[in-house]
Amino acid sequence: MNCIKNNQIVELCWLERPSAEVAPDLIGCSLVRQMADGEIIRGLIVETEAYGENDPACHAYRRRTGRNSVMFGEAGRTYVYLIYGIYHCLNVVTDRDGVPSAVLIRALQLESVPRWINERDRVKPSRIAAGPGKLCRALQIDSTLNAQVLQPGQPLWLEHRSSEFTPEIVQTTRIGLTQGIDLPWRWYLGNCSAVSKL
DNA sequence: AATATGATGTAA
DNA sequence: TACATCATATTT
Repeated sequence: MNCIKNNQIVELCWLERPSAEVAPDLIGCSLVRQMADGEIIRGLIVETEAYGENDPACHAYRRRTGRNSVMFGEAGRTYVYLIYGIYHCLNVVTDRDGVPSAVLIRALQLESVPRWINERDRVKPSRIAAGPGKLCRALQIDSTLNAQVLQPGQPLWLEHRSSEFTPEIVQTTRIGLTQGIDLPWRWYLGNCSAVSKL
């Protein structure tokens, strides 16, 4: 069965694969944020990391908890968590029901600067969403958006990259970890100024 | 290069 | 109770 329809919306079953397969496929796709008032902010996904089963860096490695429970569910929901008590991080839940796994969205290239971002913050537009905490701040994503289904009409959804767009994808090890540091599960768009680190 | 920030989970 | 954490801005 072909899960992808003629439109460009990401069907949830497209995410029903191991996170390390989905993460590079998400590079070049768009993340769409719709605010309560209908305003839409779109960003190109330029950096991702995979987290999965038997992965010591995954929040679900030990056991199911209140925070990580959505990762055990079906693909296509958000997993938003608070890190260091300050920043939020956005993940896309992947793989089959019962398999805890997700893709961390680490950086976006925004199509437009949200009106609530101060011009005088003097940050280059390409750096506004260059990092998992920064992109959540830029798109006003917090824990109230946890466990939401990624489909149009919801606060967040995904759109496929166009078929002629074949991004140059670089694969490296993940960032900020003390465990699972050798797994090459980070991907980013080559020659892109909006990634968190080169 | 070091530090402050602080919710949540894990270890003690 | 104490400590580490999928990060970032600010200060040394």
